[in-house]
Amino acid sequence: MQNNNNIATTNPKNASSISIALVANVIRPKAIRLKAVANHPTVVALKCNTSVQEASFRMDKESIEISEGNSEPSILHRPIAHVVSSLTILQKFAYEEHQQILVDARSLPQELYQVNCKQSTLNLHRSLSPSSNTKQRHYSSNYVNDSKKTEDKKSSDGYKWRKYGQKRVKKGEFPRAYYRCVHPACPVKKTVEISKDGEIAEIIYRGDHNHPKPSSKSRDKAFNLDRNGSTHEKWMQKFNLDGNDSHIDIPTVSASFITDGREKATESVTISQKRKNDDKLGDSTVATKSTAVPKLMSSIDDSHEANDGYSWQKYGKKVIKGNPYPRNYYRCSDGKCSARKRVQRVSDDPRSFITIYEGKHHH
DNA sequence: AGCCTTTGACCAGCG
DNA sequence: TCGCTGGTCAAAGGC
Repeated sequence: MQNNNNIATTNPKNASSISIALVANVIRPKAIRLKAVANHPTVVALKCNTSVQEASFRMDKESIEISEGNSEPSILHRPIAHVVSSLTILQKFAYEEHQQILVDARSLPQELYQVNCKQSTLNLHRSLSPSSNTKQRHYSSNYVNDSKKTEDKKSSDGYKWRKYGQKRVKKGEFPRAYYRCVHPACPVKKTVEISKDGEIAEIIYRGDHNHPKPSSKSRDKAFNLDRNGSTHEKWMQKFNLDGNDSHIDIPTVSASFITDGREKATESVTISQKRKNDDKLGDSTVATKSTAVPKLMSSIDDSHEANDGYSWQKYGKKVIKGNPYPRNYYRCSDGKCSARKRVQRVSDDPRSFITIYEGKHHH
């Protein structure tokens, strides 16, 4: 199978690069039918009229490959309908989100930019990981909520939709809701079938968007800059950041997300994983052994620095060149524990902290 | 006030 | 031509 498309993106600061090799010979369909059922996350079924293809996603260190799994011939025409598993679409969405974050992060200070890129890359890996099944449920519920909450208008596919009709079809079966893209002159429509239990039974997309996705500033907020916590939490749910990955190893480096002074989630990555990211992302000015995530709080004082569920003892302080705020060093107050952290205000935004965790709590 | 969803009516395609 | 089915319209009401 020859590469049909090669999309390589490199951000302007050389901090991260990721390439996608679209190996499958896919012609964009007029309609995409999205089934809510995906038994195996690594296998997707592509139905184009009567032909069936199986494709699998493989996530390598620096590339995502979609490779064909059987001998079906290439598609030589635009199919009328395109049936894929929801996970396929979600993986596509995850990659597009990742791309958008990289673009949006360009306007951030170098340090924040690198942190964002690093975290986004990690999230993308998670999103494409075969073990992450719960994302599907989350996305589904978002679609259900499309008609309930204005804030969910921009659904998980990144576009804004307006419902223009609903009808019960196939007597006794699921009601079908009709949406059109709210962007002026955009011809795209989607039809959503909702099962009895409120889950999405089927989503059918028609047409191609003739405009870019709406601004992802909200995603930016969700990732780092949100101060009310709600969208941040959605983000955390979206990427299933529950720290329960089976590949966690020791020693670990932790990155905590704190909003309004409360820890929302903590995730751990292995040093080897982190090195992979570091290799891809280049040297970070933040740390060489740690993953750092800025913490944003609405009204913070230094007492919040320790409000992460552990008791910390301050053991040092250092004035950093170019930053009016000193960096404080803490060690876990449990004498046997080797966990440490460094906390520093962001010079550009004194309400924000960058906290770097080292080591792991053993208690 | 403006945007949105709801819902019955209308229309087109098809057998 | 008729009836069925599915997609769209648009008025009304809600948020």
